[in-house]
Amino acid sequence: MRFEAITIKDIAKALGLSTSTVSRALRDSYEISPETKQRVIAYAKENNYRPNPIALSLKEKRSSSIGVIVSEIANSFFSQAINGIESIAYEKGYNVIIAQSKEELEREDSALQYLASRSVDGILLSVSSRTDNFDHIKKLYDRGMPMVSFDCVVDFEDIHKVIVDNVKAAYEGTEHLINKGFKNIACIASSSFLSISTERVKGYTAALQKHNQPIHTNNIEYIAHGGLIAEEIYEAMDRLMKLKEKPDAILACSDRITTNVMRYCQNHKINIPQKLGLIGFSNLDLTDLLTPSLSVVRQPAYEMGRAAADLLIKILESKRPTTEFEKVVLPSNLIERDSSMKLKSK
Amino acid sequence: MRFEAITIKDIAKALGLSTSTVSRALRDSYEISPETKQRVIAYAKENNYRPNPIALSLKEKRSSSIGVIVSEIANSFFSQAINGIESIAYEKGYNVIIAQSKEELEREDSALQYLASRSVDGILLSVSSRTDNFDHIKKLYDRGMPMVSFDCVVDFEDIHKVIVDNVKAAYEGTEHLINKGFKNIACIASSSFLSISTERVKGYTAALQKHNQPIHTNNIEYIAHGGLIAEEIYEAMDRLMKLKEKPDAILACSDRITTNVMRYCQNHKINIPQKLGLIGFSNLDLTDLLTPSLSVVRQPAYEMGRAAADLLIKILESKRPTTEFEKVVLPSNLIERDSSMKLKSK
DNA sequence: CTTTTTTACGCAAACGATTTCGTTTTGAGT
DNA sequence: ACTCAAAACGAAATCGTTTGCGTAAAAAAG
Repeated sequence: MRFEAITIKDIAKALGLSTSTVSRALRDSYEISPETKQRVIAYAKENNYRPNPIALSLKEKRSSSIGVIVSEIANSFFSQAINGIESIAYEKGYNVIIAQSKEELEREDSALQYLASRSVDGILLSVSSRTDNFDHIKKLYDRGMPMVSFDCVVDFEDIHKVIVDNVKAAYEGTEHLINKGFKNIACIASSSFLSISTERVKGYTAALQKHNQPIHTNNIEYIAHGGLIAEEIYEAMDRLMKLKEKPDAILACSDRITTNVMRYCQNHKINIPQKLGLIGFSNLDLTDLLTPSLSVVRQPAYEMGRAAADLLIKILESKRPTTEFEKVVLPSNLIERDSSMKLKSK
Repeated sequence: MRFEAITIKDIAKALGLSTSTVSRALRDSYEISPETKQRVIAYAKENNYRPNPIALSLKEKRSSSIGVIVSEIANSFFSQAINGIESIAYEKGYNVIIAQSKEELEREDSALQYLASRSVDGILLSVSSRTDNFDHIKKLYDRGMPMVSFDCVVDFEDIHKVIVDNVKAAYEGTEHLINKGFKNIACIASSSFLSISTERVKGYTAALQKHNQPIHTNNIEYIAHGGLIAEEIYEAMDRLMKLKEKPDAILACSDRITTNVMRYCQNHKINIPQKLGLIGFSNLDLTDLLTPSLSVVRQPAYEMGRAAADLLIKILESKRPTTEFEKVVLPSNLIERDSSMKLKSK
């Protein structure tokens, strides 16, 4: 059984009017007499009339929906970001269609095609950790699909971007570890070809340099699937823990990396923070309850979602093509807890 | 700038054909000569033609999209469930529009109206914890909107439902606590008018009865906003902890309740499980890393999402109206960890 | 009492695709 | 040579809505 809504035709028939008159009455046109307007509006209200958005979309050549592509919905950062996106979209009368790349380039591409074929008006995109070239994105973008890139952004310039200040975020996290007395800090980041990784590693090395700590390339590990595959992180940890100069602290550059580093330490009975300091990028809601409570770099996911949606809708509703591209940089938030508190060896 | 896709008209014009011929060629109709078909298909492929889904929707009177209403996306259970919903929807060519009730009846109602006005073909619904009557849902359902209720289900009968065996889940959790030696187990559930609460409380009391433990109504607390407001849980804990017969263990009946009980204990330096045993309904990914590791009743969120989406699409694609309503009951999974392991007082 | 203007409405096209019902052309059958 | 059918295509309606244009009747102006 299908849900059959009342149409303008039904109203017209019932009231002995033409569809144009009904349409105009509902849009409060000056050409319609007050009495007719009243009749139409009353009848429409009574029968719970709602304009068919599909017919409108066809006519207006817009669907009033925007697509979102993230690696995974079931990821605290992205679910919070989607929350922000939804809040703006709802405000402005758009609906949101979500697609997941699962950290695979092929799925990302097919998600793009899917959304385009679903005629979304625009797309919000955080690229997957496996996306080492952006041709598929650039191609659709150049064909005129409005896009805004957020969090894990594309490498081309003529596009709006919403990010956190990754360099600063990693710098602060690393500096915090240094200040707490850690001497040999390692860094585990996502794929090396992503700006999100290079920037965070940049902040990490900058902090080391600033505090005259040596930079060992062996101390920097890159993870292929953004942490989705726990094994990759365990292997990275294995490598780090087998170094001659074993690191005494770790900067984990994503949510999943952080939690899997903790799992590794738990499984290997590595005491945090005594044996190994830890600070991680994370938006999880539970990090305060861990033992030790986890020091985190928190990204303003909700606000990023809002900012990205806002920019996209601005593009969609502007008359002339965008020529100036914004790069919105939001501040991250360092929360110092126990996992980075080295106990003074008395 | 708008994204302009190629249409059947463009192809027709370019090839000197009528739109009907192009349409038929693309659908491989027998009335079209092989050569024309080839020309059309080649041109369409070259220019990356995709049928406009909006035009199709208008003609077919279906949008190939389904709506989902949950209390919150940023909730591990629901994000996993949405994951499952998406997987089925994608398979079957539907897209998913998500709306949040934020545990408020009014927002739930407006989400329903919003989705209906967006002409989704059907709706998947988990009701909010503030929904103490289901008239708004029933009304839309009776007007013909196909729906499937999952997790927190509606109270009327003639509808498909997908749930976990709440009675059994709570029974097992409670029994586990009893077996570990806890003598005075309290239960914190969501709103009292929800089946999800009454069933879980039922399982809880059944386990107590079975093991000849007294049932104190003071030991059962109901939370108004499903845990969204931490204060409510802290207050419930305050009441429990001020009882003459202070409980020695707690069964927490939802994700948010569980984590906030842990926060309460941490803030009040209540040692788990020595002072207070704890087992909670939770789908969080991090519960193994907590100290003590958290014993949980895990719901098969992904599978529930899949089952619900499957049922809905079955309704949508069946010719005749549904008369037999399924109640899919999936098993929960008890994971025994440290938070429920009472140390034997030697 | 005409002429003009205003009022209040209807007709029809448009959006993109499908589909029913023609119509033309070709070829076969007699 | 004539009929008939098959083959290959086109015209037009349809879905629900908006909107430019046309037009009847009523009101205002002359």
